Amino acid sequence: MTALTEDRLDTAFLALADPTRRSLLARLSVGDATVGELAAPFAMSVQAVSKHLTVLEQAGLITRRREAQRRPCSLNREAIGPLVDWLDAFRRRTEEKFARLDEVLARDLSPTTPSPAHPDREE
Amino acid sequence: MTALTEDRLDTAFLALADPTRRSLLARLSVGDATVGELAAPFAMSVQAVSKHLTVLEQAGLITRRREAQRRPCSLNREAIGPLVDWLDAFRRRTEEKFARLDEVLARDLSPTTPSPAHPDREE
DNA sequence: CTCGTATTCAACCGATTGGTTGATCAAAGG
DNA sequence: CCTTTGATCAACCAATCGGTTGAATACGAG
Repeated sequence: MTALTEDRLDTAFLALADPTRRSLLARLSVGDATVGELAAPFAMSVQAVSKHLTVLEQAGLITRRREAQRRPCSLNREAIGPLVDWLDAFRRRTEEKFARLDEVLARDLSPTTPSPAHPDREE
Repeated sequence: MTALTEDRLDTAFLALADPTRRSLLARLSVGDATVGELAAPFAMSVQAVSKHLTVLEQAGLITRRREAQRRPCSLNREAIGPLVDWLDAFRRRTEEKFARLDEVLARDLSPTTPSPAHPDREE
């Protein structure tokens, strides 16, 4: 299920790395909208917004369907989860690492002491 | 703290949007390393890796200190949290929206139901 | 002082990005 | 039919990206 390959991470994070695109996502989180509606608040051409939407679409974050001559976009909300999961897993991994390191340090630095287990941490 | 401005989101997500950089972060999550050590596994010049490290540093994801002629890098693990939070908050917002929409739909499609009185809210 | 090691700085290069404008396509409305 | 509306396609542009090589810097060891 959406295996979240390296390549998908690339495109997804790249898509999120632009304020215009994040703004578009925020707008879409409220509900579907056409390209024109999405472009209206921005001081840039409709074509530029359309390009941003293409980036978001290729990142799997939105989908565009056809409706008469309009092109309504909708948020692909199930695409966000895996990203959170990836980042969160990464964070947890680093924290686990530090927890283990703390153990080692505590044991290592006070061989005689019963080791109150908290040398001190984070700034 | 680390107010996580739009600009910080830009640089942070951009930093994460590259497989080499994610790989560097993964390596650093295991422990500090010098530029040379970090560059060794990659089929690219040390200079290129150094540039990637600069990107990561400016994104606030790592810090480089000086140690003789070496430049050990360490992961800035407290920088990850806010990113997870941002993404997770976004996800939660979209899901809430959908939950509310579900309510509306449920109420709308079954007019006989007592309709638990939800006038609708914000936006 | 000189040499080797670790790293960055500087210039360059091709590909991509984020924007523009103008033309084109598709559908609805006179 | 022709015109308007909504959106994309195509070409172009400057700026940035990800990489290269070569020179400069900083430090430790002879």
